[in-house]
Amino acid sequence: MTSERYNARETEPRWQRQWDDKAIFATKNDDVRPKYYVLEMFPYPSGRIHMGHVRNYTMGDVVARFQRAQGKNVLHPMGWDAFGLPAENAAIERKVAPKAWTYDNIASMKKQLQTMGLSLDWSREFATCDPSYYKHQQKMFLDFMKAGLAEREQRKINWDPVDMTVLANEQVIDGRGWRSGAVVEQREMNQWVFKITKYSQELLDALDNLDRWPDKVRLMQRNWIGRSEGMLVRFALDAATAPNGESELKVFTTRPDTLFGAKFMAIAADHPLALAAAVKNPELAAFIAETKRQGTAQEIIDTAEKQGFDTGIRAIHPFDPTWTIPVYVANFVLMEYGTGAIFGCPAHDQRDLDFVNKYGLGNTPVVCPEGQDPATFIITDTAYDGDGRMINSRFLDGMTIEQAKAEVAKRLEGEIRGNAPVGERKVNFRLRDWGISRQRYWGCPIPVIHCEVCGVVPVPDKALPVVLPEDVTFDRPGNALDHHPTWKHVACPQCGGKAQRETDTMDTFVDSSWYFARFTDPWNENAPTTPDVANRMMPVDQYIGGVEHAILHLLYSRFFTRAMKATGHIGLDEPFAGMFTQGMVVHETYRKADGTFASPAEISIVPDGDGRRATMLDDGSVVEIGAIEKMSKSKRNTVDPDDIIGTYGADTARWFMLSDSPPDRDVIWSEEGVKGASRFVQRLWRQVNESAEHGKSAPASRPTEFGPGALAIRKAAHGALHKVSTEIEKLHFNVCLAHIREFSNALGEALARPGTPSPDMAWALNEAAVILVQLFAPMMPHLAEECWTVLGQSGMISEASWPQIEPNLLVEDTITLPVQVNGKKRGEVVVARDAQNPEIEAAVLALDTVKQALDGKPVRKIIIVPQRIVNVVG
RNA sequence: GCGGACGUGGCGGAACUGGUAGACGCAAGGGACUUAAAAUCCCUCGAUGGCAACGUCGUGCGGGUUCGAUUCCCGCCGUCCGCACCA
Repeated sequence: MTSERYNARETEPRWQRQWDDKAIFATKNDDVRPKYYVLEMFPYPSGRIHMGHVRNYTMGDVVARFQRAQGKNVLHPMGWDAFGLPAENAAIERKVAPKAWTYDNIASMKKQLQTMGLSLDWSREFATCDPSYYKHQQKMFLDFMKAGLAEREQRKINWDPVDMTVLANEQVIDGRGWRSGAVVEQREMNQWVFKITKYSQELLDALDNLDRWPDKVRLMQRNWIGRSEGMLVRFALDAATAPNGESELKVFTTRPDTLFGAKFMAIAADHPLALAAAVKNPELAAFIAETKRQGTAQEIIDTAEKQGFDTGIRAIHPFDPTWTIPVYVANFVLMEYGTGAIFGCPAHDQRDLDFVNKYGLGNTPVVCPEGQDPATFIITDTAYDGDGRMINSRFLDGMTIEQAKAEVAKRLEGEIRGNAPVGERKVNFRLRDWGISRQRYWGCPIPVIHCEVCGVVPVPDKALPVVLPEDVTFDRPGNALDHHPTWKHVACPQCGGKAQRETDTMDTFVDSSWYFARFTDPWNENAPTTPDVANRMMPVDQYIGGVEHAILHLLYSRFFTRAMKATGHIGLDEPFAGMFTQGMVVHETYRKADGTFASPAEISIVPDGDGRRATMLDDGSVVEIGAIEKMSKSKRNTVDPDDIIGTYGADTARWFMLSDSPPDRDVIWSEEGVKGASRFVQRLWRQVNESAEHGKSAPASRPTEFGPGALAIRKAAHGALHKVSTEIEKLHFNVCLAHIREFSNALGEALARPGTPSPDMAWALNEAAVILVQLFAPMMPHLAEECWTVLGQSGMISEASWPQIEPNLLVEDTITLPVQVNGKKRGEVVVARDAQNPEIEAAVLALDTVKQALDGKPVRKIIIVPQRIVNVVG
């Protein structure tokens, strides 16, 4: 028996070296066993790992180690999402080159990650800023161009005036840049876009099959893609009122059934018709300018009134040439959605109703709720958007909404004006193409050349990669690539004439849209992937990361995989078969008297009455314990993984990360909690050593008979094995840990029994310890290796197979059934597992507590749920 | 505004498919060991009544379905998240 405390500081580096020396986590692509690809979202090399990383990578490592023990060929790689703005900011602030800054950060973060004891295959490591990586990204860009999946277009873009770059729609949060927080401006620019909209329907439909994704994420993507079914309707314009050359106005509507309730048309401020009308109308031009100036920032949408300006143009109702409708420019119509024009049916749309009430245009209800008399159905200030029958709608009267939609579609599709039908059914998507041009230096160069003669010319394959120059300066704002004196000046690959390189780089989300595929064969210098290897190792079976990427990264990756398939780089559509979004790591905040925050390391907390009291370590002043919030530098409530691992060891940190909260919810990091985990580490160490001591006196072969005590501990061991195995598959780590602790408690009780254990007991204790160690090995691998040695097991536990369950130990000969009378628990009966109902009923009715509860009333019914419960109804 | 999730002890949370609510941990209280501390071990720990056996209430609130509801249905209240002038 040992009384020595387990010393994580000594054992952890030792085992890490051993794993490394034997390269046991290096994955072979030609392994014949079934593959299992587990991946955590790769980190941005900011310089230090934080607790969020610790949580993310611990979860992934548990899965990896568990699947490895299941006999799978596990792929568990790591790399670096290394392009991005912070490297340029560092260059500006600290005068270090982005490249040097990035690779230094990678080196120190890698060192930190290695202290966590993660079972990673480091031989596949790469950074997205390696030319050997982005070379292939450039190749795929060119392939996408050829396939019509990458195009250059003039489009309205989101311009971040602080970061001085374009942002994708997904990167604009509440009208502000997701990184800088600056109010985003609208500009017209030439942009490279990926044609993600070509896959709108497919990306939507395929969500149904992603059954191992969180519903929440699938729903968010569904909403983001935003499919709506409706009609495109071409309204003719009254020639006398229309500006020169304009003859019609096209609108998208999801409610063609309400056409007879139309009271006005509204077009966006930047709609061509509005601009045409403004030419001869200064007041209108002023209104348009004002509306554009307001933009669509959040505050304006919330506060601004619905405003319109009558252009004087009159549209003609598609079903009645004598019926004209005024056309307004309105501040609530977006050029980006649909056709940038609507028809307003105020009776059945609240926004349209507000608009007509303001401008006195009136309303006519055309859908009447069932059971309401149409004569008395009047709309004043609340629009009706429910079901009903058509009224005031000529040939539609009496129809349901669906029938009316179908009838309108039939008639408008059949009516030809010019050489096209007046209306057509149309599915509209909210999703827009992915603008990838960024006016930044530290990103993947877009491999095209602009020639005055030939136009846009792709860089020839053999000239790839287009490498970023390193001699750049950041002494003025904007794109350092563009400022470079020579880099962009090249000869046109086609005509040899004077030409310029594209100086925009790709959105860094492009880098992370295919790294998972590159991990399958990062050694291939000639192509992004080796398709048959990628097809064998993909998809990622379990992807783990933060919910903040639910739309951006995950949607882009789903698109990119399809685009790679279309260009022959991979043979599947969906990159991630299983997706898990983990919660954040949160911590209490501490506020000093002067209002500034104190860090957890600066304070001491002691119990104080019902609560706790915090004081500063240096001067003893009282600190207010504040709200629990996401760890952040500004709130100073971060905890440094290095400190935790240095003090308690990686195993303790890993265990606590998994213990308290369900993995998809936030976990509160607390000093007490870590201490609890640390206590458990020591407790396991003692138990295993004690069990190993008994194991020495145990018979060499499995006894044929076990006494009740030995049987009980064996049942506890195999029961825990069963529960942990099923819960770990479901990623219910907190539940797994509870079962492991429960089992450890049972083992502790068995070990505490006085006297020398019998041979069968000694054998059972040793078996229990072996199973216990294997159960916690995925979470605490270093401790497990050390215990494995103590138990005299051969090889490393990291390479050992998951223990076999003995199923007969999971079933009891007798079971204890709770007994209810009228739904209230009144007692228990112990019966044989295969006891028949009459037998159980007799036992139940014999209970005194049941007789009392029945109080002489006759038994009406006895419900027996096999193996579960008995309920007596009196 | 639209969509979604959630609401269980002092706290984090557990509970299979409708079947013993509160597993496991944290905190707290009491005790043992110790000169003392640390470490460790034992006991208590939803509320309420009772010396106790035990009873009553209890999973946000109000209803419903059911032999039985934390779980299913309806209506509220609250919290969190996503989207948002989407035609």
